[in-house]
Amino acid sequence: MKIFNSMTNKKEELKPLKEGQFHIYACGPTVYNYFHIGNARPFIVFDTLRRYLEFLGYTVTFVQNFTDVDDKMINVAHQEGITVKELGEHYIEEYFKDARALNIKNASVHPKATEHIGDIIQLVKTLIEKGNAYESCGDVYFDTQSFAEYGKLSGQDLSELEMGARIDVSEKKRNPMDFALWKAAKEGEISWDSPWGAGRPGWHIECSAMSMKYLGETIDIHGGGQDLKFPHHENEIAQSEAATGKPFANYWMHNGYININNKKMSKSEGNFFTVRDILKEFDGLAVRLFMLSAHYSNPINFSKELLEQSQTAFGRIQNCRENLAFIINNPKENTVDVKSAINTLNTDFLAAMDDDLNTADAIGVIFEYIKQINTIFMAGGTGQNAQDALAALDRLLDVLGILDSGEQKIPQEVTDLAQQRSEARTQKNWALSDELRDKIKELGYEVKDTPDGVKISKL
RNA sequence: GGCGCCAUAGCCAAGUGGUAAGGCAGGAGCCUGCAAAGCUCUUACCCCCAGUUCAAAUCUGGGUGGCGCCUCCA
Repeated sequence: MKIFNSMTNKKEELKPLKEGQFHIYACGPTVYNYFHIGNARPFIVFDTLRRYLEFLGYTVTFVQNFTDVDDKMINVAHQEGITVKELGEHYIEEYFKDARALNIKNASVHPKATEHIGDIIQLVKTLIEKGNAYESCGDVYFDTQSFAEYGKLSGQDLSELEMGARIDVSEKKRNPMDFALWKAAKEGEISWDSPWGAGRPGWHIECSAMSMKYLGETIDIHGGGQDLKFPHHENEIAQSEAATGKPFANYWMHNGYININNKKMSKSEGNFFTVRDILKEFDGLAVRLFMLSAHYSNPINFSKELLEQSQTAFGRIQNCRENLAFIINNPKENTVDVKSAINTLNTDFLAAMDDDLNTADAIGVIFEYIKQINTIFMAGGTGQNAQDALAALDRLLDVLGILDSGEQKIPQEVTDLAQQRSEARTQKNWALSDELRDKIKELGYEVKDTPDGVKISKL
């Protein structure tokens, strides 16, 4: 498999550090709010990467953190009159609800910053000892001048950065680009004891500490949104590599933004839709399909119209699966050949995914397969091979995380009405048939007639 | 000022040297009591200009337009 490595800016063959396994770290959410559709993109992208690598037979250890202490957390907790801990616990719970709806698997570990203060302090101490960090008025800063490779990920040059940028100039820092590893507590703020007095971690150090703790000093893949490239990931590299003298991550992956009217969706701009709200109108799996319908590195322009298109497209997949399921339950004796269609599906799907996780292409492959299968089974015969055809489809849908595994329970009331309708139809009482169909529709279900019988499905 | 990304049909979106996948929407047809589902056909001067090449959406140079990072941000 090839992956575009943002460190080298090249597509590279993805090779694990240890045979047969991958260690992946992805930056998770700061839990002071529901996450929005833009935040959801990396969750879905890296979940899909993880699923695909597992599908290929690798053991994947996937870590995604929760940032549960920082300025925003403190501010929001203060506004709402609750503790930072309470705020964090609440939105972590809400994160899992939305993630489940988007069919995002739980990471192997979801470490919280507040539960790793000891590891963080240890790392900061090491950096001070090695001369890469210094204490100043209870704060500890990373000395960017001490790390010669600073800027290697983002292609930034320290001297150029200082020119036009609005940098936080503080007398506490030796250099404007130095960033905080540890912040002294202000009055009334949540804090932990440290060798430098009461305080809390800066906003970059937690990822370094937790990545190293759970995945080792050098990991395979580190991922996140493009906006984290600088300074967050750059700082992670500086901290980690200065401390260990080893490469922090072999591959860096950055996903593109979700835009609204071609502007980046962000909380500070206020132009965002929370996943929570979107899910009121759309199927979570359709939202996921929408996300995966473009290459992960490209921006996606978000709108409800586009989401509706995905919802319809998703329905097309579901129809095909329902049709196959129907054939399986109502088999006929003749068999049809689905082998070549399945082979093409598998080969092309793998080729697409192997090429830098090209899910858009992979989805195209799936739709081509659906068309073939529809032709084989609907226009012509029907046979036992429907089982194979469905299994092949479902297997790949599951890799993309868009397999609807939920059992649809159809209420007795609906099946009764459907039964009555069938009787009406055999008596050619079309008026009654239509009337019953409408009644069923009111209950949120739909009846479809096929050459082989009646199918009921949820609207 | 520095660093970087994007431009393919009405709307999305693959395609990185060999003559334009796929989805949505629209049109025509087949099937059907009508529908639904499905199938077939149909909709592209690949932003512009120059260059390289037998061959360019794809490579090079130059434009134009849009966006992002450099400050919390996925």
